[in-house]
Amino acid sequence: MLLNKDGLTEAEFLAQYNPGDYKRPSVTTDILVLGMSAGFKNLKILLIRRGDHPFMHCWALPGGFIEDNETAFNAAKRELKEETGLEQAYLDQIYTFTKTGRDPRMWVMSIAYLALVSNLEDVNGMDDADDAAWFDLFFTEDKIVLRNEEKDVTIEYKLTTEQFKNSVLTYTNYIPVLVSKERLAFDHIEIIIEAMKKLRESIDYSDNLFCLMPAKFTMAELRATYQAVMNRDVYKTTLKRIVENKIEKTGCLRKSSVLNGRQSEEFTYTGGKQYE
Amino acid sequence: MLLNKDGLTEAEFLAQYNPGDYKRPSVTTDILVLGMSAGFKNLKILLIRRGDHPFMHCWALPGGFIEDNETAFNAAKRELKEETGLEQAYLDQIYTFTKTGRDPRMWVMSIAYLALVSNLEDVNGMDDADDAAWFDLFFTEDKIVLRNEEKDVTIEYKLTTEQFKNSVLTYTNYIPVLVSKERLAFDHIEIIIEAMKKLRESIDYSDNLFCLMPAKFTMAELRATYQAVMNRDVYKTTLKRIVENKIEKTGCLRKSSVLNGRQSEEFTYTGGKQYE
DNA sequence: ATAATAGTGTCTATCAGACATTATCTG
DNA sequence: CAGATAATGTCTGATAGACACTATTAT
Repeated sequence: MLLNKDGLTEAEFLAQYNPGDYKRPSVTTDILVLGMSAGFKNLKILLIRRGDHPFMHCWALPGGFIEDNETAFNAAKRELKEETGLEQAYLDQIYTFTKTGRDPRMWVMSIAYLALVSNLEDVNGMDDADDAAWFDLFFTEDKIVLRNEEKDVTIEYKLTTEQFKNSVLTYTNYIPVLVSKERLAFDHIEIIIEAMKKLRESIDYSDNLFCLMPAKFTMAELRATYQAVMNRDVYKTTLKRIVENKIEKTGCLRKSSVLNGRQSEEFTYTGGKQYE
Repeated sequence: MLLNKDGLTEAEFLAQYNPGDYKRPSVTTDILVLGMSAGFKNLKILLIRRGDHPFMHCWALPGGFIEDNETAFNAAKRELKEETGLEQAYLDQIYTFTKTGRDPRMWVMSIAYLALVSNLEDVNGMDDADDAAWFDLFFTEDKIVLRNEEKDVTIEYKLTTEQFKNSVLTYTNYIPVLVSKERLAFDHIEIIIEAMKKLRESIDYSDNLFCLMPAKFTMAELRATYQAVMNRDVYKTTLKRIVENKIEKTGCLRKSSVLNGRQSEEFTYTGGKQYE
């Protein structure tokens, strides 16, 4: 039996253990929920409008406190369902934000998640949100724009860059600068930047793209989605080669766009060969 | 002046705000510190030996609690210095571990960091550690072995895989199974798996590799480091092409290995062209 | 027919991988 | 010189990018 310096076994140690009253942070999850607009025109991001201070009436990412006996993943899943009703979403941990003062109330860390959904369900604000809505998201080289036509809300940040030294390496980080009258709550713009960076980096060697697609899709729709995520064109031949062993024809033909033109073949995602 | 439903301004709201007494997790950072062995034979990982319960006398990753008014990054930096004396290390956030029960004492989350160092300084245990040492690290397809010859300690986990479904995607996760008599404390083996996965994924499109190198190095040394990290061979022509616009000759010649053979050119990392 | 879009063929430049050859060092 | 290692040259197969051409639909 292993005894520590006080002569206690592990069981005895745990029985007498006092966690102490030192300060602990509150920990939340914030979720970047992305989907494609109808017609596959652009990315959509889900925002809620805060009903109370701080950042009252500012738009924010959905999220909330992690409860005792709950993993961050399950908390994100629960919040997503509670705040938006979404149940079938891809969820991936992005980064944990710990900057002091990021919440004016108290010490709060946030574990950021990326959620990808294949259809934009109707949402409405609950809990401490007085509204919820899908915003068009445009993330280009030099700016991020979030826009909801219906509510006539535009949130825009200009992007500048900053060099950051980490040991011998020098990174280039984006620095967002608010341009519009409206702003996002807390440091949520930084969460968007990090999540989009990770999504874009992983798109070619993961199958994340398909999480944004409905069960059946055409190559034109897939290509529009790729281009919306990456903010750059891709040749249809190139995209076809990337995905060709991951998709299968359904056998159906249908139109991709609202305009003229030949009908598209319909595909489903098959997950490709499993390597063993 | 914006008033909330209780008629309070933001300043008033913050002045009267009560954070409440709901349960908060303790948050630590755990750091995977990697360096190359003398002679560039294999990766080395820094472990400390726990001096008290829980997991008393088990080897563990260095780390500790994040203090109030401190970012996770700074906590990792501070812990690294306190526990090992290392000051110049590359530090990158890997993943936040939140599984309930991962610490038998209480609710603890851990923000895992990867630290890469270019030389293995002498280390000794402090605080709640009764020892500290560099271990050889071997991470192959089917097992992870941590070994310290001098202390005759071997920690070994067999790796099996498990399919994990996330929305339409199916991932393959590693499941470690303890094989040796000794084990790592807590879920630290999972931190090693995640950190090594991320390091390997990023090695070709980041300059992380150079964080493991001294200021001056030969191609043979760089190649040995690449191979130790990736656990696979790389042709010297291939590696040369990858790094050729990131390094510069110092003009000196010296031997890479202890054996016979031609002398090597010495290089330094220049960071390559900065794209504008 | 014409405009628009879908699907396929193919050329090319690039690059990773594989290996051969030459250069330089030790003993 | 033999053995070992370093540095470089070059062939090949795979692939991303660019574009042309054919097919199918609506008006």
